Parts: sequence; C-alpha cells; structure tokens
Amino acid sequence: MRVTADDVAARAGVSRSAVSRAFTPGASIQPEKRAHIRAVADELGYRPNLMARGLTGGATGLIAVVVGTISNPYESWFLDVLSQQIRALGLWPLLVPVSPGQEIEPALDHALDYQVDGAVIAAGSVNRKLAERCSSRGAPIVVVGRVLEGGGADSVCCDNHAGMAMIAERLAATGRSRIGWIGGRDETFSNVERFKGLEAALAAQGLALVATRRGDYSVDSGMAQALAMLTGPERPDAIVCGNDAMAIGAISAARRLGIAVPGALAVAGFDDIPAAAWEPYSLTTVANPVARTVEEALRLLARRIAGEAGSPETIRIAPAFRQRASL
Amino acid sequence: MRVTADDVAARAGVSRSAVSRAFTPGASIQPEKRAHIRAVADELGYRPNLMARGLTGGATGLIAVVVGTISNPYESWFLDVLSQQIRALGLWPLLVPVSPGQEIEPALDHALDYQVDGAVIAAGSVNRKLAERCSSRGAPIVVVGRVLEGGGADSVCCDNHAGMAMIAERLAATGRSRIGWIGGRDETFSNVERFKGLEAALAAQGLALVATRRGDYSVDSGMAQALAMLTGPERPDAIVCGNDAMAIGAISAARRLGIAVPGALAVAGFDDIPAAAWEPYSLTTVANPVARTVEEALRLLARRIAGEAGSPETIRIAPAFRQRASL
DNA sequence: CCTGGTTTTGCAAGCGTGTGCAATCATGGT
DNA sequence: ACCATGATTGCACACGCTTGCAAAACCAGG
Repeated sequence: MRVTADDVAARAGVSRSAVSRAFTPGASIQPEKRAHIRAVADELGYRPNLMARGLTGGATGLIAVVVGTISNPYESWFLDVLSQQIRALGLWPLLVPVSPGQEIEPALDHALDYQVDGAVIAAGSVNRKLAERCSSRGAPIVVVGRVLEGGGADSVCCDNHAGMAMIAERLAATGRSRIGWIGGRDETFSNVERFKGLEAALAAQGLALVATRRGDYSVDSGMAQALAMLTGPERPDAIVCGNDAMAIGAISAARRLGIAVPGALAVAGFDDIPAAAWEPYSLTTVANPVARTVEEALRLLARRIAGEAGSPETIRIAPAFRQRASL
Repeated sequence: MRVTADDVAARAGVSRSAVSRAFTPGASIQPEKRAHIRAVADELGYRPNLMARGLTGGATGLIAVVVGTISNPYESWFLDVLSQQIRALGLWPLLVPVSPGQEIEPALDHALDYQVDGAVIAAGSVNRKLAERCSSRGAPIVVVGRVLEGGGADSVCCDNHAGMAMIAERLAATGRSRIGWIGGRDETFSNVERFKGLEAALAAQGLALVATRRGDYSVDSGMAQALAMLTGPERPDAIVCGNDAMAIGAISAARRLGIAVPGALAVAGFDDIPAAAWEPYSLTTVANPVARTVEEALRLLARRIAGEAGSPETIRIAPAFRQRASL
C-alpha cells in the first residue's frame, strides 16, 4: 500500500541505504545516483516516513506550542507570528491548547511523548521542576511572557516596568491625578508585574492609585469593571488597564456614561493589539512587540536544541509608547 | 537515558509485551498485573514513545489543521474551538499555517509525512485530486467553509445564501434601496457564494446592488473601501460586507464622514465575531456558528477515520440573524 | 483426576528509517 | 603496473513499540 524506501530501492536498483542517503543532505552519495533515486521516488510517490525518522533518535521537527485562549486578540496574533516563524525554520508547530486555570503539566507531558524537539510555552504556569523534566526528556523549553523564578529555563518577556513607566509619565504630563487600575483576576506573572510596575512608576511621578479592580482580560469584563469604577465613589480621571481588550471595554463604558475620553477620562491599555487602532477607540497604549518576542524566543530555543548548554537567559523586550487619542 | 518498555519490563519482572498491553486499552491482561506494571512505570517515569507506536501502522493521534491568517478574529475563534474539541477527542492538532494565496499542497504533503490520522482544512483551495491523495495516504480530510466541487471529500459550510437572505429581508423591511457590497479580493468559495447569495436575495426583494468593491477581509480595507464608496457617486444607503471585520471598518468610515448609522447608512456584516457586539459598533450581522461547524466537521472526520466509506457528505450549517443597531 | 475451553503470557517478527563499519571502487602518483 | 588514498556502497543492527501465534496457565464440568 504505502510506498517505502524499499520499493524505491528495488525500482532504482540500489540498496535501501542509498535511498536513505539520497534524502539526507550532506550524505556521501554520487550526485547522479542521488538524482536518479529522487526521480524514481517522485515517480512512485515516495516520501520518507517522519515517524520512522524520529524513532531513530534524530530530530522530529516538532515544536510544542503551549498557548491559552487562542481567540484572545493578543494570543492569536502571537500564535500567528509564531507558527509562521516555526514553519520558516522548517519545523512544525504541535498545538497544545490549555484553558485558563488548567494545569499545563499533563498536556505538555503528553506532547513530549511525540518526541518534540522543543517547546514554546506562552500560557499556564511553569516551575523549575517542570522545565527540568522537559530538558531531561530532550525537549528544551522557552517561556514567553513571564520570567521563570527558579531560573530553570530561558525566557522572553516584555519589559512591563518600562511600559508602565511610559504610561505614568504621560499621565503626569497631562495632569491626571486620580488613577484607577483594572487588572486580571489571577496572580499571573504579567498581571502582577504590570500592576507593581504601574504602582512604582506612579510613585516616581508623585501619583498613586485611587481604585483597583479585577477583570478577566476580556472586553466585557473591562466594561463591567470600568462602569463600576466610574459610578462608584472613587471617580478616577484616568484608567489604566492590564491589557488592551479591557481598555477597549473601559472606553465603551465611558461612552455609555457620557464621560468624554480623553477630556474627562483618560484610558490606557497594554499590548497594542490591532483593535487598539480602530477609530472609535484610538487607544493610547504600549506596544508589546510580537515579532521581536517570537524571534528571540526561537533564537534561544534553537540554541538549546543545537545542544548549547549554559545558564538560562532572560530577554526583556523593550516596549514602545503608542500615543493615540485616549490619553 | 530514556526509559523504555524494556526497562519497565525488567523491573516488573514481566515481558515487554506485557508492558505494551498494560498501556493498550482492551488488551488481554490480568487486571492486577496491569496495575502493577503501571505502578512500576510511574515510578520509573516511563511513557510510551508515540513515534514508535505510530510506526507500527496504528493511529498517531495527530490531526493536521490547515488554517489561514490566524490573527483574523473569525479564524482565531474557529481555531480556538477546533483545537479544544480535537483535544477533547484525545487527539492532537498539528498546525499547518498557510499564508493567503499560498499553495496548501506542499505544506499538507509534508504534514502527511507525520502520518496524521486526518486533516481539517479551513484555508486554501482544495481540489478532488488533492483530497484523494490524502485519502489514499490514509488521512481522510474534511473541508470547512467551502464545498468541494468535485465532491472528493466531506465538507461543512455555513449556508451563505440563507444568511444573505436574512440580511436582504431586513434591508427591504427598513426601506433601504441603494445597496453597496464590499467583498473579498479573490474568488474564494465563501466570497463568491456570499456575493451571489446577496444578489439573488436582493433580487427576490426587488432590490439590486448600486456599488461593488473589493477589500481583503481586514478592518482597514473595509474602511478604505467604504470611504471610497461613500464619497463616490454611488452613495449607497446600506453597505453589506463579506465579513464583520470589513463591516467594522465601514462603520468607522461612516463615523469619520459624519454619516449617521443606521440613520443615513445601514451596515451589515457576516460571521458575528465577538467585536461585532462591542458597543460603538453594535453591528447587525449573521452568526456563523463556530461550535456547530466544528462539531460536524469532527463528526464527519471521525467517521472516516473509523473506516466508514460512502460518498462524500456536505453539511450546511444554518446561520442566525443577529439584529443589533447598525441595520 | 482428566478433558475441553478460555484467558493470559512470552516469543519473535515486523513497522520504516538512519548510520557505523567494512568492503568495494575509482583515482592519481610513482 | 602497483599502491596509497579517498569517495561510495551495502550489510546489518538499532530505534521502541505492537501484535499474531503458539505455548502455558487457568477454570469448570464430568
């Protein structure tokens, strides 16, 4: 049924090893013979079985990609760029979706059973033990969007402090004084870091938060929390959100309440997703550079896959201020 | 280095076959022995190598997922649901991203080299020959979002005609008479079908298109085309777009020109992406049910994987009208 | 205690490929 | 014509697992 290297060998009148070598770059084989074998292979429709190839211990070409809520604008953007770049390297992304709050360990374990060459982890929580288990099973990992505490793996992460500093500066420059914060519900790395970063940066400007609320990174939650904040006693004159989606919700809330943006209320987000630039929002935000993040992550991962040892590296990606109309 | 079935067998004092059977559901093995082997396996950290398992000709558990621009809101939503449901079936999605305009054949071919059990194709163009090649290589496919002309594979597709009929009815009921259309650039299945569907449905209402333009399914292109249309001689009093993203762009264009929506201009989209419900747009659209589409696609695929023959089936998913404020 | 039937078990033969090693071949210098 | 050298080639084993087959172990009935 299936065409194997044996079939090609028989048809081309060579040994099976020759067929294998004809498909192995750099193998020792006469150029004309290689051409002949490949011609015969094409004719028969032969393609090397990657399962068998992976079995011998060589690389499988598979990269596990652990990602959270794909439909989330930032995540889908990230996944888009990441999967393209993985393909550009001649590798294949094996998708490992994890729901928020779900443990990534069992899923990742199972993915490792496919002998993936490495893993990019952009969701869930990772500890040193898990990182080491992956390495010991031959799959180096790189963590994106957070920094591994124990230092068990390379990581790439936006410089959240720097981003928040830019927002705080602009808040101070435009004379805002009653700042509100809408963050995420759980204690994820970037949620915590962005919150602390904002607090510190505000303090440096002689400002402080007058209100703090928690959403779930969705537009709806941003709107609900902003509505509550704007109709409560805190009455901020600026709202900083943990991501753009919630900021978009906050702008909608202000619009519904008849509060002018940026006149009576400034709104800032984080990430610079495409929707931030859509006209009715024109959201001032901080760009979290997806392309550079992905490039660095794959560079680090490729190094490890190539066998380079050395202590884990952390790369901070510098964000960029995107001043639009909302602040 | 790596823990293999041999190691477990030696430690547990049984044969390698026994270990294999302990991990094969339904295999003939004494329950207590199975428990013991699994305990030893856990202790040693043994996990079956799926590459080796796939090599013996059995299932690999891999499903190729061919998808286009992942960052596109509808596609990312679809991918989100699809990947979750694939996992729920105990299978794994192998991502095959293809850029718009790129041939899917080489990429799909390469994915087949991983001995995937099947493929869900939601991007690019597929012909009968390609479908048959996949089947003959043991990977049945299901095509989503279009119907295969030659009938070479199962397909699941939204009933675009029905959706456009709903929009046309509402246009007639609200007295719109000068209808404009903004479609996609290329002759993709759904682009053509939505256009023809709209034309037919309008005709049934005694209406006709006064303007036709082409975007690229992005918000920006929707805005650009709508601006041109609204400042040109055609002056429509309603714009129907091939998807929600372009409709969102059209609403922004109207806002920029000071044209009231829906007062002076009605706007309708297609798909009902989350952003359609965001407050400044409140886009009237047609829901393209993602969950049902995915369910049907996987049901059909599972049938084929189970070996069921029979002529290809086409399933049309009924859309639902979502009346909001823009029409 | 023997017999026929049903599990359970281990052996060994694959699955399709990569690659070390030794044998073969061609080449060129003397 | 002969030998040293280096490029090609084929053999055979390894990779880790599944599974058909036959032997072994078990069970119940007589």
